[in-house]
Amino acid sequence: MSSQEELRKIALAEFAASGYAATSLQRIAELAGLSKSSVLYHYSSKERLLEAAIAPAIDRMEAILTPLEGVGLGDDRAAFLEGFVDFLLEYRLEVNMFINQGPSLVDVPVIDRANALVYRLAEFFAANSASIEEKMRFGIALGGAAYMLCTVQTLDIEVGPTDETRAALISIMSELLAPVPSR
Amino acid sequence: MSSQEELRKIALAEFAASGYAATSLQRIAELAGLSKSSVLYHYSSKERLLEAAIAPAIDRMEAILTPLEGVGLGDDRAAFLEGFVDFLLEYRLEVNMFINQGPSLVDVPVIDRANALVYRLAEFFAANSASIEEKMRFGIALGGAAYMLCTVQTLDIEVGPTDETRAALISIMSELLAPVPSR
DNA sequence: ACAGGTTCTGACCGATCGGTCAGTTTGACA
DNA sequence: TGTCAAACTGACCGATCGGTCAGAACCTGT
Repeated sequence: MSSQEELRKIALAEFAASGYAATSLQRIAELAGLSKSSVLYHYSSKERLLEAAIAPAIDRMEAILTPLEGVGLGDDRAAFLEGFVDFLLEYRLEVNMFINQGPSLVDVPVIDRANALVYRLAEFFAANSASIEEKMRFGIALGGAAYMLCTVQTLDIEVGPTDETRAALISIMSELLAPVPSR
Repeated sequence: MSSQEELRKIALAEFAASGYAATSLQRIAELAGLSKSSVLYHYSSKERLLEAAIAPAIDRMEAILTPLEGVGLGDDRAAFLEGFVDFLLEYRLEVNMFINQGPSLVDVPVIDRANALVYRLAEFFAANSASIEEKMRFGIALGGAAYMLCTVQTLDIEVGPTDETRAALISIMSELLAPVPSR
């Protein structure tokens, strides 16, 4: 693995676990077995490293959300749900990062992109919700799923195999998001 | 309001909004209209300030959880749910803090207490769950509710009156946690 | 007016932060 | 073997961090 890619992974893991502000370039360098100068050789600043760490996840989320904004959610929410859960499972660390630290890292361009995306997501669901309660269902389903995956990881609570987790998540979330007019 | 109490509130708000590591004593002093030295006069260290900021919330959560651990959750989950939701609504900022930054602030005694509490909460629910899916329901319900309240606040998404929020939360969460053996 | 405790402050400390730069090491190719 | 670019490093910089300390300002009771 190239030093670039290794640094990216190490930085992502540390940023997610300890926070961006609390993670020093020195620490990242030590974990990579390099000097701080070498880190800054591959990424010209700490901000660039953060950008490299989470940009792929943002791109992916944008690719999921953008086409939906044109046509709305419709009644077929299962497809969206599966895509969203897979996104969560694949990009846990990145999601963990900008869920927990996004609000505190404003003015970092890549974080602003992520925050804008979360905001668009919230608005999209608001537009597809008939009531405040339904809006809250969206929030609990998406936020709860994201949060739980992150917590399970940081507290390393034991958990079943991934596909079982995935199936349970989809089942619970589809129950929460079912487009039932009267309940 | 005494300087002590004012500093506590300012620190809590800043810690929750920007993160503990990213919030300097200088910043807190400016917001309070005092010098950094004065802050350190009232709280002998930054850690003590953090402690003062979140300890009340931890005590309250402990008071909710401890008596339950002896007798289990039982079938009357409504009472617990109301208590929990009220706790969330009253201590949003504190919950926001140790949800987002708890894992990254280990070795700070008061944070360790909070993390231990979250862990006890997770274990308590695990003990009251028959299946992995039910365990996940707990996680999504509690994590989702907590996360949503925090996000609504940090992104300041508009939201209805508090009691409506409270009622909707309790309704959705009780649906998720309903002790239904077969579904 | 005086005394004494509380509150507050500026100057200062060592440590660490992100970042710069000149120069060394390394590896592939001619 | 000599060459050259890529990879890497240590020394250093200004800024900021949390924290210390001696003393000024303020308040209250006498």
